[in-house]
Amino acid sequence: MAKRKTKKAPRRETPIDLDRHLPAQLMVLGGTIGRHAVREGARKLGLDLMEWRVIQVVGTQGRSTINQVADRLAMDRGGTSRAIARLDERGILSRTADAKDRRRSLVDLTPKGQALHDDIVRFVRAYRERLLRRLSAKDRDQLQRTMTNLIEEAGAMLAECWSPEH
Amino acid sequence: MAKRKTKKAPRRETPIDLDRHLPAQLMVLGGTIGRHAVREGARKLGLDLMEWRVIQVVGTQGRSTINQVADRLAMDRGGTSRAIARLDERGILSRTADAKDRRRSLVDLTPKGQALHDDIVRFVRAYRERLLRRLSAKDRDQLQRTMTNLIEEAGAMLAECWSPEH
DNA sequence: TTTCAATATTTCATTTATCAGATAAAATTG
DNA sequence: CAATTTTATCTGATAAATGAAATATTGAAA
Repeated sequence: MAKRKTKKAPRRETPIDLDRHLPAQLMVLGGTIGRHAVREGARKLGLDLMEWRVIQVVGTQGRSTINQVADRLAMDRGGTSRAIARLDERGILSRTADAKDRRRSLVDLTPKGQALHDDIVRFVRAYRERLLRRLSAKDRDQLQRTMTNLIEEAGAMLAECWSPEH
Repeated sequence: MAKRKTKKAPRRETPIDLDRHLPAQLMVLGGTIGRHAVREGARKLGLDLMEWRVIQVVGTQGRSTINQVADRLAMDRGGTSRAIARLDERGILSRTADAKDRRRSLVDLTPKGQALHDDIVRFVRAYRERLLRRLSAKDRDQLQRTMTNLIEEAGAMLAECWSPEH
């Protein structure tokens, strides 16, 4: 006989209700918001999503290293590096070598970049309003606080799974 | 004179606190969860993220058309079509032409696919637990309800911006 | 029925994202 | 101080996501 059929009864796992499964909800909504940002926002300013994010981060945090930029929004470092190179070429930001640590380069927005940042901020504020308009102020607050916790937790999980193997 | 400098005072927009800005938070967390799913889950089963999602949807909803699969998790239809073609070739799911409407093909999991689905469900349950372990049951409930509302809202926004132009 | 618009799926071209080195400058250790 | 490790950045190959046709089929309207 080729195989026992009685062994290891493959008892079905009860499926997941994807509409009420938080990780799925977060992936779906995060992805949708990203697509919105590209199609309605970034593209109209001649930017891709990575560039759009870089400008936001530098506009918000001020002079930053490339790693600081990448880490703030959990972006790939290689990609961030390239996005910054493009924005530099286009005169949207400037890079200065750090005298204290010559591995680093420090990134600032040029006036052109600041103008773009202002456009982005306006878009982003309006967008948030549109997205959240149905929620009470209380719900928004609660949601935002919970998200802060979860992001921290996700960071810890990434750290965990990088110590054993990587 | 080249340009007036007094006109159009470029008053700085006050920057955004990205750590407390919900759209940014959602993008960051959604992206991180997706990367987790790929690195810790899908890849170990020989799947990419699109395939992983397809199996979840079909495992949960049962026999579905390709559009139903794509729509449930807001995936690209082209990508979904290809993912399904690959899974079909590998014997993970099967496709049947719909007799009532020959444009459609109906997708089911094979036993091999059901086994994969079970693995995915186990991973996903454990992952959610790990991610949410610090939240009270009340917070989880609240969060999940709020997310349901927001996803609906995001759908409405997508619909809006598709009627005028597209 | 013929024609036209809508739907489901597929395919293709292109852009983005991701990962794994490579390089170079600190920081640390013996 | 030499040797080693860590950190910051960059680059290139590869994989994945996206958007715009192309195809086939259905349903509706004239």
